[in-house]
Amino acid sequence: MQKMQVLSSTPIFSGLDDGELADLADVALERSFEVDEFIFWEDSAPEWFYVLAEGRIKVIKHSTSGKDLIVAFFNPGEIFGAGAVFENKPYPASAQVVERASLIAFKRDDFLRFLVNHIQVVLKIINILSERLRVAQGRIRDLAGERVQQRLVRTLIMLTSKLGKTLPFTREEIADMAGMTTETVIRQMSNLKDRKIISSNRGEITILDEQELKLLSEGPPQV
Amino acid sequence: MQKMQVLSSTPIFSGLDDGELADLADVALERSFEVDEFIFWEDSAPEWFYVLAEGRIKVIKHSTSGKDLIVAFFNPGEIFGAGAVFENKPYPASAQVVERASLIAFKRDDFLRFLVNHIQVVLKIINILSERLRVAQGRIRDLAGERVQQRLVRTLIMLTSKLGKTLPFTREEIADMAGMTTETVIRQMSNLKDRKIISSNRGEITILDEQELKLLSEGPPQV
DNA sequence: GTTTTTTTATGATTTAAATCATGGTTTCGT
DNA sequence: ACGAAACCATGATTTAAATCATAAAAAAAC
Repeated sequence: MQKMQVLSSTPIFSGLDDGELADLADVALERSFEVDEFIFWEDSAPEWFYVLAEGRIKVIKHSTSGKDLIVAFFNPGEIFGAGAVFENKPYPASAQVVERASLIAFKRDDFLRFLVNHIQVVLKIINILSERLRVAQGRIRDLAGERVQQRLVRTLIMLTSKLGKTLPFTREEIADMAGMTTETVIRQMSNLKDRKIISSNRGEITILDEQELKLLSEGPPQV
Repeated sequence: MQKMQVLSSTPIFSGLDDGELADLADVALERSFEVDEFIFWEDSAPEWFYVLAEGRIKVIKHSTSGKDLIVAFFNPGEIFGAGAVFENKPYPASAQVVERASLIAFKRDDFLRFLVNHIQVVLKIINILSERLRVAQGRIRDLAGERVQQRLVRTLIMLTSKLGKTLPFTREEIADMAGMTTETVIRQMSNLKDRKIISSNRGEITILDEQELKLLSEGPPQV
């Protein structure tokens, strides 16, 4: 059965034996979404916990002022919706498909029932949440204190660490991630291009000098 | 034994029976810290997991540019250090005492050993981490998009929800939490005082009109 | 194959908030 | 009790980034 194949290659379920995987597969649903479709909306009820099998999705937090912020990108093997499902509180953000996605979905109750008997999985989830909290707090500091160049550079580094040196994003998307305007991103990126730190085509950014990028992300550039 | 008394009244350990509490108490240490002392520093090894028994502590993220940011405040009954202990990665922030604090401390290994046999406790920790992640993502959006007045107002609301209507903070501390300068906080607070939304003494802020504060936090004030 | 939309680009202007500066109180340390 | 430090306040100036405006090239739509 294909669901089992996907589940067994998902990090949080690695270590489960065939019987356990079969139990999981029993309560798992496969769902597919097209590009730009929303998997769930911010503030809706946390009915499902998801594992991304194929494709890519982004997580967006809407704001009253209309400027949405991309808070995360997920790749195959990653989970989302866990926090909301545990807390039984509305999803804290929306999930939207970037590349045609196929997901494994678990009904909240089914998943919680499975977890109480599988502490290794729970411990893995704690690890994932801890890591996300760590990243989130880092971003809080960056957004609160740093200048746009540093914010942009850190965003690029964060993305590179997840996706490699070629980033499939427009300047507008980067702006939504770094919390700045598109024009400012364009200007800053032009500067980085002039300095041969990045190169870019339409909708694609390539990191040329990661070393230099990391330098910029740390030290104040004027020193 | 006093440790057991404290442990039994800690939310994450509620529901444990006396035997389990005794097991926990066996591996727990009591530690006290004076005002301004650091319990741990950002980037140091995660040796301890803490439960705050008495006092108050703040969690600070240092930044290369010198502008530190207060990412959280903890009250008695709250836990901290959990993420770092689980991940076995350096503490992501520093913890500093605000009011003389007494803590229950667990050695990393002892605590993890206890957890693998107590899934209810693990599930409670997941809830706490999920909630913190939710709050952190909210702050990310606020810091990225909103104007200082809205950032300040949301910071005050967040603090009020944890501490009540009287907040024991200086304008400088508020500035470090909201990611703005002290002068800007002073000006904004003077404005809020003029409008009878808050009142304040030295080092103390009182919320007078929570309704109005919430209004400011949502709608753009110029509409 | 032409029109429309999206993406990148760049210049001019405005503005919110930081920075710089100074002063008055209150609290703390000794 | 006294001076030093911390806290609150306000004014003047600067500046980083947003906003407004325009345009060219690439891609998508028809």
